[in-house]
Amino acid sequence: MNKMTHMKISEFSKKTGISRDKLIFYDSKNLISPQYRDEKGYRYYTNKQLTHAYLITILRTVGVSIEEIKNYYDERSPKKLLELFSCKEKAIDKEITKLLEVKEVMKLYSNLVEETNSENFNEISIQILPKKKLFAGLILNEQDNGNYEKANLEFYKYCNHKGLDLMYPFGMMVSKENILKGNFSNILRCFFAVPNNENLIRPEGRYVIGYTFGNYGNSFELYERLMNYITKNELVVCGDSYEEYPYNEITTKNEEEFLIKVMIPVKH
Amino acid sequence: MNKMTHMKISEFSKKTGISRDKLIFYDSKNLISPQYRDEKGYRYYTNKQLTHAYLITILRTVGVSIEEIKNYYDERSPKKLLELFSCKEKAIDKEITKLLEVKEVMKLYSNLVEETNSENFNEISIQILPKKKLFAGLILNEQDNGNYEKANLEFYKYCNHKGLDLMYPFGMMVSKENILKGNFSNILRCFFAVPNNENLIRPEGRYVIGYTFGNYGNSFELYERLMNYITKNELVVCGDSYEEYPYNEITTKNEEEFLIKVMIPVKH
DNA sequence: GACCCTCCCCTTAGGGGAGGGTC
DNA sequence: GACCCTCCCCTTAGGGGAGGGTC
Repeated sequence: MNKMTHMKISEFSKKTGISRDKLIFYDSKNLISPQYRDEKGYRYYTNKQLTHAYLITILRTVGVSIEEIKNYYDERSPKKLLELFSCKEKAIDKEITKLLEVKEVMKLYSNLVEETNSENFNEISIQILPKKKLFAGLILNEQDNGNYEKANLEFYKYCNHKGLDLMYPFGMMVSKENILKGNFSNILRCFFAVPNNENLIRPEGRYVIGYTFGNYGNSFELYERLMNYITKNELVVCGDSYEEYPYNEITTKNEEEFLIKVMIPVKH
Repeated sequence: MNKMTHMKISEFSKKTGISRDKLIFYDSKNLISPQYRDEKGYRYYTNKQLTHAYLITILRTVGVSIEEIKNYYDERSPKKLLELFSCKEKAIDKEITKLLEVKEVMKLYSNLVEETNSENFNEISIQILPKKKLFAGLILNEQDNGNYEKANLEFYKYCNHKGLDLMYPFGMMVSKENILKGNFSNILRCFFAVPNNENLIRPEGRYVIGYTFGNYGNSFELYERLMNYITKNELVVCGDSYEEYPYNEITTKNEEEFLIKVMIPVKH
């Protein structure tokens, strides 16, 4: 062997941009092995092997596994390359879609927290809210609609059954009828705020909004305050209410410090 | 302990959507452990722990590691949530940017192959080509510009030095002057086709295009054919030529089957 | 002194058993 | 029979030594 045309591992590493450790690892996996070894076990690579190394860099960058590279290398052809890349492209598109969805889930939670930042929790306000996508559970029957914990459990069970991950911001609704009757503790149904797969839209429009601290189910007194405000301002309740929990188990240890936000849609 | 309010691992798994195996793993990592164990070692979870499990599902989905979840859980607050999510959002954006770049690299290679699909390799054609981003190496000096292998090695070294990954489609240029003089083997410089970080643009315009099979440096005869075509059609060479390798080491085992594509910019 | 070698251990987040007890 | 337990091994693509020879 002519040592002029052969280089040791460190030189090959420099020329290929592949670390020495990786080259040893690739050798052990038979992905790319030195052209020859001397009596001492030293690895000697050739210039001819550079292109093989570049190919490996390309394919690894593009997300092709070592096993796949070995297979591809043995059968490489323009057609196989197109197949391989089109397959990897689909995988990447899927991955990007997933990442964008994850971002949306985070956004749902951080919006919930951020929307409260500028508010005085003692004050009631009127705001125009945009529409919001919800995945709502079944409408509760008479014997269940006052039991928060049971309603909650049944809803999560329903979501599981429907294949929905249990990871969205949770909320509840009270029907317009029960609001007008003063039955503020009668839950209509539970919901998750979701980025897609919605089965219900909270309509865009004018809402009277108030806050109170406390655990799920402690919103009775807040509803009273909101209804007083609505009456005093000569407004009319025009739909079911939405109750959300900007501070909940995710962000708050003490249940008494959970923050309840109630939104009642109104007309003049 | 009241077994009515406690559930065994499989029931907890069903209610949370977290697999039994994961729950055992999370227990071993002290991420979420059952409320108590009986004498036999059976795990018993409570309804109260459901929300903790949901939190874990949310954070795992969003890409928070188990160690991070433990840390966050101990110090959770609305502010910490916003911090954590904004950090994860940045990480996701970075990841998406990376994936989009990888797609672009694949596109560069597959376009190269696909562009040849409709062509008859024996025919010379005139086409309007769009502009293309290139990262070009240094202009070669007189003693180097005829040695393909050396030019190639120097170019890769230069890219390494500039921190560019060695994974883009490779090409070479011949200067307008040398084309006109018939010195078709005198390389002007090497280049990579790149999705960004370009330092040279192949201009949009009219090119005379031809193909030939063979290894790097075997394009002399093709240039002759192209120049005959140009003369016969009363065209004028108006810039440096670009030489690409649609079939190369990545797609083709036999060096004699590499495909050389030469593009010479022309005017009427 | 710089370079080379071969072990060997470690990382993440689980999945999949085997072998043996429990409701 | 279905459910529970504790090991233990395996996966990807390397990174980081330790301990000992070589140019």
